[in-house]
Amino acid sequence: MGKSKTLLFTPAQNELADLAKAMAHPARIAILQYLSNRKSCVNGTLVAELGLAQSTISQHLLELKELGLIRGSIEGATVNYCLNTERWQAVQSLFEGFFDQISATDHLNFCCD
Amino acid sequence: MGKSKTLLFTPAQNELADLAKAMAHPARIAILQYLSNRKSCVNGTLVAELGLAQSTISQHLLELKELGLIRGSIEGATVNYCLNTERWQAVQSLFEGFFDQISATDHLNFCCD
DNA sequence: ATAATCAATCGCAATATTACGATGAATTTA
DNA sequence: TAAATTCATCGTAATATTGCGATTGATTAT
Repeated sequence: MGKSKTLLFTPAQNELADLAKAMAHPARIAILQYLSNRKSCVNGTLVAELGLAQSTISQHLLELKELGLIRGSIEGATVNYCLNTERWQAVQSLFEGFFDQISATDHLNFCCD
Repeated sequence: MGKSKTLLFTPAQNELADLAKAMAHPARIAILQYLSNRKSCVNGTLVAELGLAQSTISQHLLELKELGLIRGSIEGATVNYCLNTERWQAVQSLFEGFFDQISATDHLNFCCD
């Protein structure tokens, strides 16, 4: 981020931006969609599914995990990842709140025509 | 993005990621919220509001503009920026579709406990 | 006309992200 | 036990993002 200026903004703004950042890469979108289709999955399955290296996917998974968007549990030699549905409900309402605020512009955009 | 791998993903995945990226910075969140509160605004007003340099804000505005999220119209020596509400409706439903897909996991997360 | 204001753009520096191969620790299979 | 599998982590390179000051072109005010 170059220099970080997070202190200039509210915690809510920073949190929303962080969550958006988690979705700001097509690989992570694809991972999340894949997880929503299966009961669970392992890293290796994703390597076959997406065209990325194992270490790259592991990194994306870590990013999603650190934000609490997914969870992983060790299952022998493999790891099962799945969506953290409670967390996603919170995320969804955060974004809904933002979208509502955006669309609650009670004025017409007469200024930009 | 290091090397870009957009070709690996669907257009829908790339589009969602691009839109998320637009929201992936607290300054841009703040700009959008500010625009939703006022009829319009100019770059200079934002410089006073946020603690960033004029050129930095101009850059953020450009990013939002390129995605069609805001529009600007020259008004003499100043520029009025405002939200592109039609565009935001489309964006909102894109994200809603994604969130619905995510929360439509008809299984319990028995795997990660 | 001259000065002041406004916002885009350029050039640059600092930092973050993305990606990969290699390595490592753990488990499983042979 | 030895080899193979699975996934995290490390190191590194390429690229993107963020931010600022300086400059520029345009408009407005004096």
